[in-house]
Amino acid sequence: MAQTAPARSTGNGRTGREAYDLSAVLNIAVAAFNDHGYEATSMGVLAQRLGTSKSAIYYHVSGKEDLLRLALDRALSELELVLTRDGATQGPADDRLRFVLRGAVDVLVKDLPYVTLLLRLRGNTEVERQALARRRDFDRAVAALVDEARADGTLRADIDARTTTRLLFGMINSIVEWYRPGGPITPERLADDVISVAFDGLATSR
Amino acid sequence: MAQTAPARSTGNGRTGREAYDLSAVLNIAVAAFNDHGYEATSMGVLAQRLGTSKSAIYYHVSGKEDLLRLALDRALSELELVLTRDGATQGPADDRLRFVLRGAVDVLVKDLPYVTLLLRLRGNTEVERQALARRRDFDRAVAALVDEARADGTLRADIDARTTTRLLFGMINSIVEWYRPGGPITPERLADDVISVAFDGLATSR
DNA sequence: TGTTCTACTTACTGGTCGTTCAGTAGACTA
DNA sequence: TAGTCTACTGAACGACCAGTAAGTAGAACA
Repeated sequence: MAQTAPARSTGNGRTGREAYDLSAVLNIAVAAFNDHGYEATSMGVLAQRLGTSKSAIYYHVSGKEDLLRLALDRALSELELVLTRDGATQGPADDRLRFVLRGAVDVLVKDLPYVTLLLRLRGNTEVERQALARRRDFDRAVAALVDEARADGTLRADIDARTTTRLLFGMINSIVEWYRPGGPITPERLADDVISVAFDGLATSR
Repeated sequence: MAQTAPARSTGNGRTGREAYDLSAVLNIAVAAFNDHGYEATSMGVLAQRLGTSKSAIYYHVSGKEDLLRLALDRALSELELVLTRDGATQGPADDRLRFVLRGAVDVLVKDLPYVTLLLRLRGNTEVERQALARRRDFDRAVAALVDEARADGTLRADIDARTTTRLLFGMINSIVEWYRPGGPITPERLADDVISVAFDGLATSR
């Protein structure tokens, strides 16, 4: 939503200078965190990328960890929202699973840098651990759908349910490492392909 | 191969103290890099984990980047070796693809921390960029097998070849994020499951 | 015109970073 | 016994780290 360039603020002091809002600061911070890793990204390079001074950032956020917390909350909120929609709560389990997977791909594409940051967490601080816990809850909800679909006989049961879920997420989450919006593949096509490969495999139809 | 604990060296000075060899230093460095990220891992915590001083590490390696280079070379050499074996060069394309994927899973499991480090690279230094280039060459070789199998009609051609390869690697590479050797799933079973899901999908057989 | 508010600025603090260097304990060799 | 080698130790280096303190330009409001 927000751009890389400073956003024009409504009640801005200083004439020639355009003010940054929180959203613009967050976007640039998340990009930098993804480039170098959160811990290795200094407030100094963040300020450089914003074209301001280090201390200017502290006007918008209380510190480096606050930036991380805000960014992760955005990614997690979007993912959790998918689970609350009708398609995720009504109908056969395998349809609900497909709906959630498609929703996850949509969120991945829409908030790519934010989800990328989330998926690269290692859990070294309290903020990271709390985000990982929320992510695990999301994973568990999908794992429950996998279990249901297995019980219904629509998903193969010869492979361990945990392994199934993890391979599924492995495939979906890898999207953040290579997909770039605006390329030849539309988000809709991407979601179709992911679901098709996941359910029917790569071998030619028998 | 080497352990976390100091290895007894042959021509060691100092009585009560056991010497570290390069392999032991590398193992601990790779573990630390995976925990915190390469850039964010200080030589100080490395020394702490080794139970020595910072400067002792410089006896074994020329610097922090040297540790990274050695670790990445190990992971890449193992992966590249798979492509040279008979199973990867002889027979139908889809069999060769299966052989390489199985080999990649084996390497992932055998050298898990080293491959984990490789898969988390962002390309911020020259060492990282060179390693990423070697990894891309490996990926390209597998992509060529995918192309061949598609031409043979053994792999579905309705999905873009690049996307196919990337989803395939996404699934396989995710293994480093959750698989831990010694658990309930044997490496052989893991490789079977991965290949089965990749080729036949998760839906019950039609 | 004077006050208040926003959105910064420059200058700084104590601490940590990767790396270097000079020195040395103990085993081995001549 | 003297000299050489391995495998370190501890102190120090300048650069950079996250965060703070104090000041201020300009717009809005009274």
